[in-house]
Parts: sequence; C-alpha cells; structure tokens
Amino acid sequence: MQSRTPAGRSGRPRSAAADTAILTATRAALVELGWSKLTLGDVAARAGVAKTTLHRRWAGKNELVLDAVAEPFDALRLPDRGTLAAGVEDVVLQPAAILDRPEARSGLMAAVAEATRDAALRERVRTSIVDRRKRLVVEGRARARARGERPVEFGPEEAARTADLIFDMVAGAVVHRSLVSAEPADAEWARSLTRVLLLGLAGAAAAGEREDRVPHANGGAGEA
Amino acid sequence: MQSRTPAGRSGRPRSAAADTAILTATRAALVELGWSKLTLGDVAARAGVAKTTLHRRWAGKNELVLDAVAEPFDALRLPDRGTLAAGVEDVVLQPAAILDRPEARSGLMAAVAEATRDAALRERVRTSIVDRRKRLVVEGRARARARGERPVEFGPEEAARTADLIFDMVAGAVVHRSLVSAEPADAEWARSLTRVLLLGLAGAAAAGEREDRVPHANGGAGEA
DNA sequence: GAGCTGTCGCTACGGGTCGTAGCGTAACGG
DNA sequence: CCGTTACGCTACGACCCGTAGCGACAGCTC
Repeated sequence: MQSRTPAGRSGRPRSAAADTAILTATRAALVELGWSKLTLGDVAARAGVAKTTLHRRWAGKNELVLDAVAEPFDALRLPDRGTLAAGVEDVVLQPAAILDRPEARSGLMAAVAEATRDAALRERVRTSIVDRRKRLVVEGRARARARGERPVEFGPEEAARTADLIFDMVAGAVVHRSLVSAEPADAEWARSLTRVLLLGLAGAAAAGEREDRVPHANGGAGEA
Repeated sequence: MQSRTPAGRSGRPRSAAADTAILTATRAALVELGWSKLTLGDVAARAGVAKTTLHRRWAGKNELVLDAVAEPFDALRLPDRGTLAAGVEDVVLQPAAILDRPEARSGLMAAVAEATRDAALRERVRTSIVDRRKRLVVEGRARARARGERPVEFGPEEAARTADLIFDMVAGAVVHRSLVSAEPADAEWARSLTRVLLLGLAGAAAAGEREDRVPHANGGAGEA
C-alpha cells in the first residue's frame, strides 16, 4: 500500500482515518483542479491534516495521486455470467466504468506519463493496477475452461505472449476510446470489441494448428 | 499551428527560427527532465530566447509541449507494400517508432492527461495527432480496395463505427504496449496484432452478412 | 504509572517557478 | 521617416515546494 505500517514497531501508530481522508481529498481535488493544478497544500487542507503529514507518508504528488486513483481497482470483481464472451465484455466494461470518473481520467494518465521517466513509479503502476486487471483475465479464462469452453490455447510460452497481446489490445482500446476519442465505452461498443477479438483469436488459433501455410489474412475475399 | 502569423499585419514579423529553436529545445528538455520538471524558463534558456517570447506564442506549458511532440506526426507517410496486412502493420509500427522517442513518451501522455480537463487542448490533440493517424488508415483501406482486396465493409454508418473501433484498438494497443507494459512494439508483435485484428474483422463481417443468428464467438471449439 | 517512541498539528523559512509589466531596441511596411 | 509589432532584458508579487523545529499526543513496555 501507500504507507508501510512498520510492523511491530512501538510508538504512536499512524491514523488510518487520515489515510482515507487524504485519499478522498485527493480525488476531490483531482476532479476540481486536474493533475497539474493540484497542490499538496490544498489536499492537506481539504483532508484536515497538516501538510507535513502528507510528506511523511508519500514521497510526492505522483505517488499520492496514483494511490488515490488506484484504490477503486481493488474492488474489481468478475461476476460469472456464463459465457466467455460475456466475461470478456465485463473485463472491458469494468475498467471503462472507472475511467468514466473524472478523477481517474486525469490522474491515471498523468501517472502513466510520469512513469515513463520513473522506474519506481512504473513498478507501482504495474502492481496496483495492471496486475489487478490481468487477474480478471486469468480468472475468466479459468472459468471458461472449467465450463468446457476452450479458450485459445497454444504452448505455455505462446499462451503467455497471447495473453499479453490480448491485454494490451483490450486495456489500450478502452483507454484510447474514453480518453483520446472521448466517446463512451458502453455496452454496445464492448460487444463489438469482444466480437472482433474472440473471432480473431479463434482464427489465429485455427491458422496456428496447421503450422505450415500461414494464411494471408486479408479481408476474407479474393486476394488481388 | 502554434503561432498564428497574423496574415497581412504590419510590424516586425515573428522569427521562424525562434519557433523551431523553441520546439527543439522543448523536446530536449522533455528528454532530460520529463514533463513535470520541465520549466518554461529552462526551455527559453536552451532555445536562446527570452522567457517572455515563449508566453507571447504559447498560452502555457501544455500547448507548447503538445506542439513539440506533435511535429513528428506531420511526417507520417504510408509506403505501399502491396497487401492490406502489410499496410496495417505499417500503421502500427510508424507511431510505435515515434513512441520510442523518450520525449514523445512523457509529453504525449501528459498532454492527453491534461486534455481530459481542457476541451481546447483536447481539440488540439485531435487535429494535430489523431486525425493525421486516421488519415493513414483511410489511405490504406483505399489502396486495398483499388488493389482488389476487399476490406471489411458494411453500410456507410456501420463502416464509420468499425473504423473508429479499429483505430481505438490499434492506437490504444500500441500506446499500452510501449508505455504501460513497457515492452517493445516491434515487427513481430505488430504481425500478431495485425493477424488477430484482420481475422476478427473478417469473421465479424461474415457473421454480419447472415443477419439472423449471431454466432457466440467462443474459443472456436464446442460450446459448453 | 513512568518512560520511550513515533505521529500529529502548527509555524516558519529558503529556494524555485510562474506570469506579467515596463522599458529600450530591432525589424518590417507604407 | 514613422507607425507597428516583435524582441531581449529586468524586476516584481504570488504561489508552491520540501524541510526543520517545536510542543503535544497516543500507544507500547516495564
């Protein structure tokens, strides 16, 4: 988490209430001001704590904002809706709902931007957001397998590479849709994305099974 | 562009050399400092101009950085490599190459983050980056059609929606791969992405032609 | 209960950046 | 030659940062 409670150390323990107050205040400030105009002094005032308390727990603005916007990702759960397709749609829609919140929009992207120059922050993004989302994908695949649906499966190494590809496509598409294209990632859009994705993977798997001739994968009609 | 040359106004014209010097200095500063630590005073010093000159041409840090990192997107061209698949791979790889530059990594994402709270900046991102990339997609499709390959095509309205979906998937995947997953968007990865995408679109088109029964699109094997 | 330890709120400070104003100078057009 | 605009330079108030120092507080251990 954000502040390491130093295990069995003695002394006055850190106020857990202050933690939640600060993170809540940070989200509120993000909504009103955005990342660039957010100041630590302002957050401290909103949370009703001293500015120094902020610095005792977080190294800087980046870490604080990241923790504040990463919190909702903790609550991500995947309801079992029966089919693989429905599961994929959920994996698309749940983070899309989070990205609808204005504090997540500016906060997450700013954190990613800063992470390009800060390896520690990048690692933090990975553990607190990316891994939690990937867990959903793994969970959905396991369920589908138990259910009898056969998700695309290759060798163990190829499978990992494919999982990464899927994740980049899904997560990237959601982010790009809602932040860059500025259009809603709603249920219908999620359905279209899921369809293209699953059909493409099925096709790639079918092509992979007959190892020899790689089909050219054009539009589906005559080639030239 | 960034600074409107006021047409037929009188008086001393703005130095074009200063413009390029400033943008170059901005990119250099982005590489060394990243977005958050970049200061306008530092950029001015590197460019050899006065700080006031910066404020006369750009409203603030956001606009300046955006113009600086958007410039390379002007040069995007799409070589005709014969097949639709190759064209798609190029659409993937060209921006990936730009995102390899460290100044683009932090600058672009920061601009997008700020754009979530600034409509004018968002419009600027759209015209100077998104539209230029979309142009490549349209160009590639037109070539494929002229060549005899039939890219997926529905009604005109459905086609537009599909084009947006493709764009969000491709652009989003590239960004997510290189910035969040922090792994190279190289030729092999682009090939995998292209394959899944085109096969998925072909499958979706085939399913769309027989309007009635929507196939369930699971892994390809038996359903439950 | 006494003492230790670490947190908390508060205040104050130096250092840095921002954005603007004011001034004299430089370049171009009528 | 004169009006107009851009430029470089300096200076200024405002803001924010990050830290240090202080007294007070809350747990834990003995």
